[in-house]
Amino acid sequence: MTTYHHGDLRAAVLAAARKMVEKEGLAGLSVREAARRAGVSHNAPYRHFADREALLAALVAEGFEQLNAALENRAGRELGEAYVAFALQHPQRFRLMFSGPRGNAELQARFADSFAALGADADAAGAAAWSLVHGLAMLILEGRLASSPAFVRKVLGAMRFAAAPQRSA
Amino acid sequence: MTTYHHGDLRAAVLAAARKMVEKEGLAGLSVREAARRAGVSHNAPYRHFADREALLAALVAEGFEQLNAALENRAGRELGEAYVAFALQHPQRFRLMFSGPRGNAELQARFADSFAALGADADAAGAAAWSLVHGLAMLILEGRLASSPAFVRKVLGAMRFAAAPQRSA
DNA sequence: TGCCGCAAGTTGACAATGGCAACATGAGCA
DNA sequence: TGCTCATGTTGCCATTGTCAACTTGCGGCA
Repeated sequence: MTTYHHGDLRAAVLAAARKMVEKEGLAGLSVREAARRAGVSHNAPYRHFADREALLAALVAEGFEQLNAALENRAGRELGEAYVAFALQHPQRFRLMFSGPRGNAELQARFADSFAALGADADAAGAAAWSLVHGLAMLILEGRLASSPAFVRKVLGAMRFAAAPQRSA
Repeated sequence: MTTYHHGDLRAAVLAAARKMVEKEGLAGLSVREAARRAGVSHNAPYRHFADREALLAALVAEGFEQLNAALENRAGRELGEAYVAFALQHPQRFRLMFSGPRGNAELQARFADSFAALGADADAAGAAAWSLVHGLAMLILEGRLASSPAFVRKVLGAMRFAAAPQRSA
């Protein structure tokens, strides 16, 4: 299912695409260019990805896996800092994750995974925490706020939960 | 300086572009299509905008003006809610503003304008407040959090400043 | 008043892209 | 040994951004 003529084209194309996106962002990804870099003809990728969107979606999925891993076994302040740190380490990827192809089932699932950690969704406190770190990350990436770890710590420390922060587990 | 052959092409193209972006987002904007809708030849817009990016940038500038207006004379909780409300009312535009052409001088200026209101920049508390509302807006637009005004209020109410919130003016 | 320059628009061309359709190839099973 | 179907390939098309060269007509100047 993986290795036929090429060896593992799907992975090769994905890798090429990853590089392109990491360097130039969403707009920098061209299916044809990815094919070129993988050493195949311009249409070969379409055997593995329905269209450009699908390729993007795969990249996004990858990203959420990584983010998920980066957040594992962290909680409280540490969790928030790890979240921001991830964004700063993979700016384009992070950006893509939150502005790429919307409404993807698999993607939604991974989303949930990654953020259950923050107590997300219906829980207002969790949502607030998530919003805080997410907004901070975005604004830093946008160049609107400083990116020094010290500043990040200070900002995250400037807020606290209003009521009792409900940590279930 | 404005009205020559067409009447006011710049405005017409801008209007067309605005509509396209509002309906389909960043990717939905095509210079040629905008020209078509303005009833001119495909290259006419280039007399008014250096390239696609420049057109986008103009749209972004517009957006910040509007956002600025929407935030005027508001403070505290009300400010935050207005910020989120703006994002929900102009989803694509808001998105564009924070992921469009980066590193634009004029744009930076308007940025500053819009968020001085939130006490922004070096001030950690202001940055935190901004991060909170911005993150919330983004996550709602992304479909990750509920969009009901009640929920928004609850989330914003779930956080408070850790130390004395320094409101200068 | 009549002419002319320069901004505003137009036409035509090019390379690149996403995507479709028809064809080629070779790995693995019967 | 030979067939089949996934994997790749070749050609093709419409669309797009953008450049270059040409046209048009408003407004100032002689």
